[in-house]
Amino acid sequence: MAKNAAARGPTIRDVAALAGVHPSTASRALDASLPGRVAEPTASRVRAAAHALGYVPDPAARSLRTRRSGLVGVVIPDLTNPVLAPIVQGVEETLRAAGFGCLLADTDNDPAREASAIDELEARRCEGLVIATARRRSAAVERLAKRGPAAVLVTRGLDTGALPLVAADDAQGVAAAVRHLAALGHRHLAHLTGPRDLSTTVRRARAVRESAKALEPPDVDVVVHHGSGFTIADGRRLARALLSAHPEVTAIVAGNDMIALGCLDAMAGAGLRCPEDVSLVGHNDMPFVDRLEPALTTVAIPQRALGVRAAEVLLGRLAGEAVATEQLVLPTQLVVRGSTAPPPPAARRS
Amino acid sequence: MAKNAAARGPTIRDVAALAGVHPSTASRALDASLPGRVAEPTASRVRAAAHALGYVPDPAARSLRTRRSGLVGVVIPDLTNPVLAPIVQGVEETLRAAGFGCLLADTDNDPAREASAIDELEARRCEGLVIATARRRSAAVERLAKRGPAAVLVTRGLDTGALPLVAADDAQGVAAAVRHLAALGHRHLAHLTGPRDLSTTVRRARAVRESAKALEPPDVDVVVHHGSGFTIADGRRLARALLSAHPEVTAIVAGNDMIALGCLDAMAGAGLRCPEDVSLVGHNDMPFVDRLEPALTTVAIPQRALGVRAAEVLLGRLAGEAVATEQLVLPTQLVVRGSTAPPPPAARRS
DNA sequence: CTGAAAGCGCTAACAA
DNA sequence: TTGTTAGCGCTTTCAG
Repeated sequence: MAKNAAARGPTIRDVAALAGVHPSTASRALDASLPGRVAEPTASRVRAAAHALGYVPDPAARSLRTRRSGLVGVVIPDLTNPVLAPIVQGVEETLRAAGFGCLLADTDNDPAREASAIDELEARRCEGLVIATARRRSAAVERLAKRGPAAVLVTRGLDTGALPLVAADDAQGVAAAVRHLAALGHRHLAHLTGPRDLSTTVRRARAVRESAKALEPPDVDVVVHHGSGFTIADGRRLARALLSAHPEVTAIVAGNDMIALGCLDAMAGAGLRCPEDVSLVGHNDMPFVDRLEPALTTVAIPQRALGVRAAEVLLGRLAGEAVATEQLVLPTQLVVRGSTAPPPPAARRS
Repeated sequence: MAKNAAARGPTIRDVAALAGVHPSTASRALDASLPGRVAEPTASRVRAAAHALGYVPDPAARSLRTRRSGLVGVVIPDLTNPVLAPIVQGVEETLRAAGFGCLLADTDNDPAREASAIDELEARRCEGLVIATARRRSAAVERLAKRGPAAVLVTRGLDTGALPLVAADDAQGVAAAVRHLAALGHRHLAHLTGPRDLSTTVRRARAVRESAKALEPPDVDVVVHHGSGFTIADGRRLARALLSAHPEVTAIVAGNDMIALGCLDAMAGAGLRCPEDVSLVGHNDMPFVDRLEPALTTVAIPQRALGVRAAEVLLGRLAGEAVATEQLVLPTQLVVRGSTAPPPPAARRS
């Protein structure tokens, strides 16, 4: 016979009784944020009683009274993308240190699931939301600017800029990548992007184009192909089409590392070597891309710091800080490894 | 002036008023698990009212009354180990489908943080816990067998077997690896393990030894070195020491894929090629090890399924199913890739 | 500085 | 079938 109901723990009344005070006094004594509201001898008696009984306040009762749940929702597109792990770690660690619990929701890159995840998290009365899934326009996310729990976006922002965003300086990183390739002698670049409805895609695509134009002399051309996802399969598809349509291209700037992995597949499938025939640059420097063959040259983003800062911005809002919609930009860095090299002496076209 | 308090949503009283019934009737009407407790016309009026107002029940109030939080805690050792991502996904997806929220806690492989994470999760009144961090003996985890929320372990079990465990059939997978290496002609194997206080370590180590002994003829010897963690750095250290102390070894069975990655580093550092000089087998088949150079031969575990089954076992317990302490074992499979080959013709000893 | 009283929003017993 | 009542455990006025 399973005793299903959890054994009830001691309540504040038990603590108060043991300390010989009124429950409300016990409550005050245990509230660290109100020092001096209770005489010290009394307070320490209460603390001793609480400790002796192993008292743990009931969050439901407290939450019902205070209207605060101590919960934050974290909405992510796909946990198996390794770049997310350090970000989530940073978020979780920072939030936990501040006394918040992290409710995780993986949307599997599905906008419908994003919307329902946000609804659910809101139904659970999360005080705040960290959202890593935002598309440039998304009713579900945009609504949070007007109504609902405080929200902070990571990496992916809204076109309206209506919500605070903590993102990496992709433009700078991508520009460095373009200059790196141009310096190696590449004159025909391609940029294979993720979905156009993500801010990261447009930021990076614009940076590729503009940094190519800004070269001295401006003799590097760029072909941009847009993909429909940030997956290896998307990268494979894109690269396959690109390589056959544009044999003049000798270097690819991938929208992220997953797409870059797909590019490697497509190159191998087309009998092209990386970097001898085609150079490749990724984006994110996600774990393990330094161990590929060839080791991937990529734009490193401060993964953990993104998570930490996003959590901090959220905590600031929850603490009632000024409601300025911040757009925080963290530095990136081009990490040159083995996947970039000078172009082959002759054009690839056979 | 920030309006900090969340705008109060409609309550069940609002719904009841709009539907012209008593709050308790409205509550019953909205409780799907009690069909027929309310006349259909009344019930549909209540539902309409709830819908019209956008009523969402307050989980704190409900939880206070029902003693159920709808929360499950998920305790993991290190999110950046890619093998955990699919497991957590499986857990989260299954739990969410059953209406539970997932509170994530990353312990960073620290037993003290495991203990405090469990305490915190319990303080938040989680109804259940999925624990992927258990060591063979751990007061914090063992206590859950007696007192506290229902708990299910994944991958790592307790020596006492006091809690249900969902794990992969490591023994079978490792035995297949040993037979594979023996068939290739290896006679001197090494096994580099994770920490000895993890059940996975002892399971795999025993399997390596026993399957070597069981070979016909039993002419393969095994040297086992124990490490202190499941990280790349641990693998590097272990392999470095092994390779210099045991030049006769031509094949390594790594405790997991992270250790295997460290082995690759150490081999490269020692001027040994994989697989020409030393063969290598990993464990877990975590994402991306198929893309290394060489592609890693490894024991694949059903990652996502482990998470799904663990969640299902937990849900079963929460539903009051028989309290049998189940030890669920899911099949593994040796995936042969490029890191294993016949040993070099002459012994490595120079 | 401490006690009394009330009530957060919900649902489970009980009554009608 | 529906309404009445009560109370989950906590904190927060308001009195004293």
